[in-house]
Amino acid sequence: MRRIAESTVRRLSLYLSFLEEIEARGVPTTSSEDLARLGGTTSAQVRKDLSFFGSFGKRGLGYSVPELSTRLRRILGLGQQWRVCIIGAGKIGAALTRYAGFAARGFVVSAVYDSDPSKIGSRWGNVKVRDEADLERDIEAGDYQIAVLAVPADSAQKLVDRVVKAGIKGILSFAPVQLTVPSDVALRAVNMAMELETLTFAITNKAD
Amino acid sequence: MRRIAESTVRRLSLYLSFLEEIEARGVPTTSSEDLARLGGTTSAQVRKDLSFFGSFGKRGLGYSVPELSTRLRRILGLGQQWRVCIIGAGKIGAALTRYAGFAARGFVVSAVYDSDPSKIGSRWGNVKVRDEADLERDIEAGDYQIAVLAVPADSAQKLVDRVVKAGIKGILSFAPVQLTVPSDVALRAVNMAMELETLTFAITNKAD
DNA sequence: CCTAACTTGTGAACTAATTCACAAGCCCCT
DNA sequence: AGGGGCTTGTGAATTAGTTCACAAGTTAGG
Repeated sequence: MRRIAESTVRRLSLYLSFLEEIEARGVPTTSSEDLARLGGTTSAQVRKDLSFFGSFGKRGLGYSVPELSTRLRRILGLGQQWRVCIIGAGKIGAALTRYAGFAARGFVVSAVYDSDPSKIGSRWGNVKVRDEADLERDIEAGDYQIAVLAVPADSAQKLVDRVVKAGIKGILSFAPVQLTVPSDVALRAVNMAMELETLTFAITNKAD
Repeated sequence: MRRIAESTVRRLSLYLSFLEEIEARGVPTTSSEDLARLGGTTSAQVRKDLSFFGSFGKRGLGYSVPELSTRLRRILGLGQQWRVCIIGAGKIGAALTRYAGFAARGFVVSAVYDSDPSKIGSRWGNVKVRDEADLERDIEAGDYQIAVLAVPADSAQKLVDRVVKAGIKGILSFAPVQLTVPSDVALRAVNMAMELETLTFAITNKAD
């Protein structure tokens, strides 16, 4: 498969969320124009995005909502349950652990790890806080495919290296640092400072 | 000023974080090559990014670390304190309110808003939970320039419309929906589902 | 004062992403 | 069965973003 742009994948995820809304309203078909309007893009963009993966519509008619959403779910890899662990039992880790949005999309959070002995062993809802020292063992046992990192900047790269070595293939980081991973590991980083600074840049420089 | 690509702004924010580290180590000068290595990009990219805003280095020598970081701070609009409110006193709102990273970058979180009467009036650290009904009044009084949205999907657009009408110029959203704002308002949205799905896509489709 | 070793700043070349524009296919109506 | 009205899928054109490559400064050393 030709390399797909990240912006394309993000839009596919967006289209899928629209399809789920449309499906919930019981509407059977939709068009590239509908999806474009909802997503703030153009119908040509929607069709081009889909065209990388095949031909899912009917000319003159549009797309079958259930069919297209099934296809998109498969393309995005959502056909399976994904087991996720959260690393870091601080404020952000706590919020993520209890975040209902995960389950709604097929992501199962089954543990939180921390190195603080006063936190290890406690229960958050039905999720247990485990000892960070056991991380490798649990990953190697196949407990998780994805790790969500919610730790301070200075320990983030060390933990990335550890989970990568243990076999994790996907990492979502909330640590405010630049991280590096081998090319066969997928990494997404949400950096709050960066988000806020693109905002302040836009506010400061608008109408130039 | 020519329109600056968002990717450029994000990298500037990254360069600034590197400069702060370098400055903390007491190193007086740096080069586009150094910044590129830290940021996983190329030196030509660094120089091009900076060139949109002026000429900050000395040929043969590189960049003065304090000078370049001052310039970047000004470019990014970090010369002033930014007053921020969090909307939504749920798990994510709580984590954001106490997130130390904000203050470190000159962002002051002075209030959290919620509509739940059982939360209104309580204190989180030195931040008070206020009545969401007072949002417009406080924004109009100039209490905040930026709103951080941590509310459920179905109330997010309504709140965006309210804060925009009251005069907010920058919004950072964590709600899992597509939002629309007028063109003079800056919006950044962090959508967890989207981040996770780009991960699962990458894991599922790797080595094709 | 001249040369060697560097590093910036920037047009030009290249690569990637988006938008255009239209032939082809499909449905409905008469 | 044929025409009109839609909408897809996709090459071609355009626009945006990145990388190349090198002249022009700068410093250090002799």
